[in-house]
Parts: sequence; C-alpha cells; structure tokens
Amino acid sequence: MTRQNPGLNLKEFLPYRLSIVTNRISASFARLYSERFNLSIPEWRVMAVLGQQPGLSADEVCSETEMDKVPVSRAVTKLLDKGLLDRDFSGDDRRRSILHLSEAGYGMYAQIVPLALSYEEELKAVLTADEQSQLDRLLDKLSV
Amino acid sequence: MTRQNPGLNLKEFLPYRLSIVTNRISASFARLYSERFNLSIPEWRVMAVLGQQPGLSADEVCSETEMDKVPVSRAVTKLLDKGLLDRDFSGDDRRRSILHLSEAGYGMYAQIVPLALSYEEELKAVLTADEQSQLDRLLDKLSV
DNA sequence: TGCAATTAGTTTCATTTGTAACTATACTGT
DNA sequence: ACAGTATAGTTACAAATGAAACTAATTGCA
Repeated sequence: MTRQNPGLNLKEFLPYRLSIVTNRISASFARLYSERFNLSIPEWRVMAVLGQQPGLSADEVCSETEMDKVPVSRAVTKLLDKGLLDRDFSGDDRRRSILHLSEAGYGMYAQIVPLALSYEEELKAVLTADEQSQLDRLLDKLSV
Repeated sequence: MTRQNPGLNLKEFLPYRLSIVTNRISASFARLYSERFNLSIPEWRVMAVLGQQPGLSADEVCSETEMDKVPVSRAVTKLLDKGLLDRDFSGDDRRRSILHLSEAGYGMYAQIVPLALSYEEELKAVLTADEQSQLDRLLDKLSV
C-alpha cells in the first residue's frame, strides 16, 4: 500500500525530543543518589526542597515540586522512618505539617548537593556560556 | 539551629527545570490523544514511530523510542487487540516481528498527526524564530 | 553435527503510581 | 452554635512499570 506520510518526524517533534533528553538526564542523576544514598526520586525531591525551604507543609512541598500529594505523603513517611525528616504540626491548624530535615537528613543533603552541582556542571559543560543563558531563557519561556 | 545552606537552588537546577517543563508538556499532549483516541502514552509512541517507519521490529521500536521492551511488548499486544496494528514475522528470523499500522491504525495516526503538529506550533509560538533554532541546537547538544 | 551462548519477545512478580475514597480539622454563613 | 463545605493528609485499590525469569529461534564454534 502506498501511503503519503502525513509528516510527523518524531526525531524533530519537540515534546518527544524534550522527553528523551530529560528522561536520560533524570535517570542518570537518579542513579547517582539512589545508589549511594538509597533514595527514591520522590524522596530526593522532598529532601531537596526542604533543604532549601525548611518548615514547609506537605502541601507546600507538592506545589513547590509539582508532585502529587500521594507520592509526597509516602515519601515523607519513608523519610520519617529513616530518620531523615522531623515533622511537627502547626498550632494554628493541626492538619498542617511542618517539615524539616533532621540532623541526619541535613547531613545527607549536604553530601548530595555537591554531587548534584557537579553533575549539573558536567551537563552544562557541553554548552558555551552564551548557550547556557539561552537555555535558561528558553526554559523560562516554555514554563508558562 | 543555624545552618549554612550548601546552595542548591532547585528552581535553577537544570535537571529539575527540564523535568518540570517536560512533564507538563508531555502530560498535556497525552491528555489530547488519550481522551479522544483512548491511547496510552506507550501505545501512541509505538504508533508514532511505525507511522513514520513502517516494518520495524519490536526491538527496533525499543531503540527508536528509548522505551523498555516490556512496555513495547504490551503496547503492541494492545494495539493488535484493537486492530490498529498488523504483525508479521520475518522469514529470515522467525523471532523478529515486522510491525505495520493497519488501515484503521493509519487512519487514527493520520488524525493524531495534525493535532500533534498544532500542539507543537502552539508551544513554539511563545518563541521567536531565533529562539526556536537555538532550542533545536541546545537539545542536540544535550542529547550526547 | 551439536551444544553453549545470544537474541527477540513474552510472562511473572514485586514495586510504584495515581484516582478515588476516607479521616480529621478548619472555615462559612446563617 | 451548627450544618454544610473546604482543606491537609492518609489509605485502599487498581493500573502501570521494570527487573528477572522464561520460551523460542538463531548463531558460533569445537
């Protein structure tokens, strides 16, 4: 059968290209911290945001990370079990949790951060300084 | 406790930003075809690559799409069940499948392609022509 | 030849994930 | 005050996923 291709070239299709590149990058970065620190991706995300903004509620973690509340809840439970997180509840609103990295959690966070930064450096090393700022700009524009 | 932030700003961290942007884009594009055509993401990917390169084996679909062979196998089974795909096996090597979109599959593909392209246009519309070619270039460089 | 190693694809099983239902607390308007 | 609604977070259940085991076919090489 002779068919005229309606013309979707996958390799040039933006959502496809983005997802291939992103998945590769996420997977290789995840390998880095999951092997050494036995953290899942949601666990690391929760730690990463709390390292930077201590005291967030679970709900705020959701909006900061664009994660669903279920994986956040489960990650928080696991991190509490592992002793990496401390949880209080707000006096004003006893539904609201107040989450902090524990001493141990902060210690782990402080070890992962340099790994993350050097991984990022490695990625950016294939780009010139100009290209790096272009990338920033483009991601901003696409984030709307 | 006073802690010096070791300094990972998530919102500026490249793997994180990429994954937020990409997940949003993938999810909203997936909504488009899953609602109207009841296709899962793996099913659409298989159709998309076969629409462009008919006759690939399951294994070649894996390498083209960077998907695992298990989801590919399952997507192929479902697409066969739905009558969207035809499968032969190679005479040379009877393990190797030869996959084609069926008439119905091609019809659906031909309906999705314009949706995909107009979705891509919409995305790219926030960028100037210059920025679009920058993005191409950057994704190429990051794909190594 | 013939038997070990490899490859294509499927199935099984344990884990992860998200939707929906649920619990507990807080807010709103009367 | 209190009935109805909204919100924070958890749990239950069903679907999606991937690693590992498996089947079937092919290759390599002694």
